[in-house]
Amino acid sequence: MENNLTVYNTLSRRKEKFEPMNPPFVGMYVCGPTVYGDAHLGHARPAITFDLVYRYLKHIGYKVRYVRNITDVGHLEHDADSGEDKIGKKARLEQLEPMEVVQYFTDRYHQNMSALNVLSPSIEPKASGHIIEQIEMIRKILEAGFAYEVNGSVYFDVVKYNQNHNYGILSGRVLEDLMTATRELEGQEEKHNPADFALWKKAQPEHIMRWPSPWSDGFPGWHLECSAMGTRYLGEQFDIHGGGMDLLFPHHESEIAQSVAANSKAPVKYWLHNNMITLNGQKMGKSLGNAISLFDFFAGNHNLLQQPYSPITIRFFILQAHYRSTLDFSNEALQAADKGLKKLMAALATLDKLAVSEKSTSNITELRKKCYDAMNDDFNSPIAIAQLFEGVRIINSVKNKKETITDTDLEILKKTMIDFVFEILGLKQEEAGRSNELIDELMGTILILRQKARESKDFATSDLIRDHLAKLNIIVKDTKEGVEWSLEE
RNA sequence: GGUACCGUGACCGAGUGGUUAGGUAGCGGUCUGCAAAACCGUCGACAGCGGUUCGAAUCCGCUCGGUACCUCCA
Repeated sequence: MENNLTVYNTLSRRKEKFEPMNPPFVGMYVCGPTVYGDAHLGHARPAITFDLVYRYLKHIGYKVRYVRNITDVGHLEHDADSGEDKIGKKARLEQLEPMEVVQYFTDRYHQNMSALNVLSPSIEPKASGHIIEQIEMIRKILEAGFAYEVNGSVYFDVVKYNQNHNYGILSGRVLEDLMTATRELEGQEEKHNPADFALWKKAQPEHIMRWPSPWSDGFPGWHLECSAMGTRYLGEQFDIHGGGMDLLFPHHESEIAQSVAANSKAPVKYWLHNNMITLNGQKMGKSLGNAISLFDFFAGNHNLLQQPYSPITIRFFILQAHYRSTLDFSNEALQAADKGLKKLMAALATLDKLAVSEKSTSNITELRKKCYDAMNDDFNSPIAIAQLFEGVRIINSVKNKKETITDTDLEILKKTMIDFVFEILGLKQEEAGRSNELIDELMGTILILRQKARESKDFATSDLIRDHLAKLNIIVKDTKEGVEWSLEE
């Protein structure tokens, strides 16, 4: 398949031409959420970034299998020094079954994703549903001699692996540095080396989430699920693996090591990493206490928020920055995004009302090409959006009779705007309120009365009507074509 | 300390060795009874210091400042 897409591959630290292994098929795996709490703004970034990638690959004709996992087993809490299972702990505190907690937050995550217009992945596997695959992978790694068992736990032998392979190929880490930098931690004594990591952990008696295995009743190690599920659904080698930059090391580095140890093959051709969202220059993270949940954003329910921000505004805000740059949150920035988005959507509504002429004053074909060029350059959505605003300018100018457009060009412009805004960027028109026939008729009546007042130069009355409607968030505009009204948020 | 990276105008945020980013805000104008919207014009930047070059915000070095990772959190 022909394409001009280039992607920045973390593995090579440069942009590379995108050439999938088995075109037109593309396999893509992205690290999904840990469902022990609500998603915050930081979680929205990878979801939206790889939604964009997914949408664009499909748009240019690829058949994409997109796998995004749900992590629901066996991971430790940041501030818990007891080595206690993250989901297990929450469950005990609230007297709930662990899977009840998982179900609750999975549903809420899906609600958030749906609101953000993030498409469902092709497959959304749960770690808890793939214990067998993970045990099998551990067995293969043990057989290959890259792991060892101690007291019912199994650890990956990083030092041995690094003798014939490169543990650090993705992150640039040097093993010798890791050995000296690693701190002493509880449970470390079982490992042969501080850089080793767990493939299987024997569960303590109080540990709720546990599964039988050849080594002990326990749970799989942190990095294993992604390797096992990626292999299961995409094969031993697939095209794209995505995730946040914070996962680069040790998570993704260890995923590579596990797959190479088990299958003797580098698992992924292109590693893509999105950058963080920052708040006052610092990463937004739950453990840092500066995370604002998506539900709070939508409701405006947080002391750092001056107002609610709609899901699509947040999506647009995120897409206005390139995915590999940090993006700094502020009310000012979000409000700017909100206004820009409204302007874009208003222009799209105008698109159907434009009159055509004999010739075009703008080069529409060139505009369309620039949009594709932007996306082909490592999914540069901010450039694509800048081009779409050029389209907005043209639309408004044609409406104001400052520019003209042929009907062929108008069709191209419509297609470009609709393809990019809705299909590729995944934006959508948000209904501020329910409109219906009764409201339309009532508004029609009111505006006739106002028009009468205006015609008789009774501006006090006409302004009174407009002001009162404004209090109901109904905005009245007198344009050359007549009066327009719209319901604002 | 190690690894990766960043520092752009009021704010957010692109970018290329020599030509407009874009959005929001401001200013001036057009339109309007007014307002809004829209359009036109405009202000305004490349952390600092050197170096390479005919020419650097874009390449190199140093300095200063910031971020992420280096935790059995995924």
